[in-house]
Order: sequence, then structure tokens, then C-alpha cells
Amino acid sequence: MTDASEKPDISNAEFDVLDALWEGSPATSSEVVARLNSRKSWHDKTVKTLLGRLVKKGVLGFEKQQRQYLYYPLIAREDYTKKETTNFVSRLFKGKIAPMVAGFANNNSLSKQDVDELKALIQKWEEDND
Amino acid sequence: MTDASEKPDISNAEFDVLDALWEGSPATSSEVVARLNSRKSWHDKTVKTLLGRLVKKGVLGFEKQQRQYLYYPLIAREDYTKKETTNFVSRLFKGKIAPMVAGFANNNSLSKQDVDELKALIQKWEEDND
DNA sequence: ACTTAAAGACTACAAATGTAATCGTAAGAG
DNA sequence: CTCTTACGATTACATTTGTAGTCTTTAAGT
Repeated sequence: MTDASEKPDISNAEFDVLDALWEGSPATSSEVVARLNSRKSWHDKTVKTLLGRLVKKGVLGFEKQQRQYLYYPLIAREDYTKKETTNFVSRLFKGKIAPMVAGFANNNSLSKQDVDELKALIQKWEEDND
Repeated sequence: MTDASEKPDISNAEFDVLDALWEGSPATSSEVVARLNSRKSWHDKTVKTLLGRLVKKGVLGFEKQQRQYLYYPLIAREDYTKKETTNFVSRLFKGKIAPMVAGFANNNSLSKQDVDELKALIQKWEEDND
């Protein structure tokens, strides 16, 4: 069996396309182009190229619907973000989450809601680990 | 005046070199090579190339010491990590820190120390914002 | 003084990335 | 039925990145 943990290595531009599909899938390339249009100003050919590259990388799947393809992600957003986060925290903060939150809080403003959510997380952790 | 907020765009390999210099600077290229040797197996020419690229990008400075150069970072690790974190959280978590911590906690194990540090952060925030 | 080794400068080169344009084909407009 | 057009496939091309190799110069060893 092939290694299921291979890292597709998604580029920045590719991520934006993938993200558009996480917003809702399956979707045609035109639909993806339309979604991205609000944020990026990419030529539709560009988006098509990126879709193709993601398919080749095994990140997207598709099925034909007449002439068009319906694309959909093969990896869950959550899985992806978790892996990337672990990676990021590991490289920049030696794997320690608190210093990263500290830096973030110090650079951005935390809302009360952010803090409440963090508190909830902590409380849950403490319940699970007492 | 030129925009002081330009983003140097440091590649992964470059980051490792920069990180070695954050560990202590100024340092000669051989010293940097030596430091990296424990982790990476890079040819010294490779490290030299990366040092040169970082200098060209304005990320490192250097001063000559006889034949050798003494390199040092021009940006603080903290500033860099803060900016990158903000960026990362913005792209992957719509700027919300709590979901990122949640994902991380769910994928890695949080130590009691991590949690204590987070609690301290929160407490400080609450003092500042009551 | 001569030779050599090591430092930095310059060159190399394939793969990945950003950003499309062109080609061939088939579905839809008339 | 024919012409246009919208798809996907293929090709393009400059830049960045990873990973060194070669060239030039000079300090250091003998």
C-alpha cells in the first residue's frame, strides 16, 4: 500500500483555488472562477491551470458532466489546516503553541469572542485531563 | 520614502539559514554551515548561496572581517514570526486564532505548561481589557 | 617566495510556481 | 447544417527555489 501520509505540497495560488472548492463542491471550473473573482483577478485560464495541477497532485478529483468537469476536494480542509498548523508551529515556534498565540495577540487585537473561545478550549482540556 | 513594509519573501531553505543566525550573530558563513550541519546536510556552497540571497533580499547584513564576512539578521525573529503568524491565521483560519489553537490541540497534545501559558495570556488580556 | 586551500563571486540547471495563450473539439446559437 | 464559442488539453515562458559547481583571489603554511 502506498504511503497515505504523502504531503501534496500545495502552492499559494493553488490553495486559493482549493479553498474556493472547500466553500462548496462539486463545482465547475467556471463556478470556481466566479468565486475567486471577488477576491483575485485571475484569468480563467490561470484558474484552469491551477485546477489541473491540483488534480495531478491528487488534491482534487472530478467527474465529467457532459462537456464540463465537476471538481471536488479529496482532502478535508480541517485535515489540511491541522497538518499545516502543526508544521508552522513546529518551524517557527519549536512546536509550542502559546508563544505563537502570544505573538499573535500582541500584533492583532483579540476580541472578547476570541478569548472566550480560547477559555472554552482550555476548560475542555482541563476536564479531559484532570 | 520607500515602503518600509515590503515583504522579503523568505523561502524555506532561506529560513533555516536565517534561523541559524538568529541563534547567534554575527557569524561567519562557516559558523552558519557548522550550525546547520547538525540538522541539515547541506553543502557549504549551498549555504553560501542562501546567505547571498538573503543579503540580496535585504534580510541579512554583513561586515567584512579580513577575508571573511560576518553576517547578521536585519529583521528580528519576533517581528518575522508575528507577521507570518498573522498571515497564516488570516489565510487558513479567516484571522481567528481560536480555531487554529483548537485544531492544533486536537492534533497534538497540549502539555500542562502550554495550557498554563495560555491561561496566563488570557488573564493578562482580561486585565488589560476590563 | 610559492603553493595551496579556503572565502566569496559568478554561473548552472532542473523543478516548482505564477500567469497565461493557443489548439482541437464538441455543444449550442441561428 | 454551419458557425461560433466555451471546455478541457497542451504549450509557453519568466521567476523563484533547491542545490551545487567553477572561477578568482588571497591568507596561510612550508
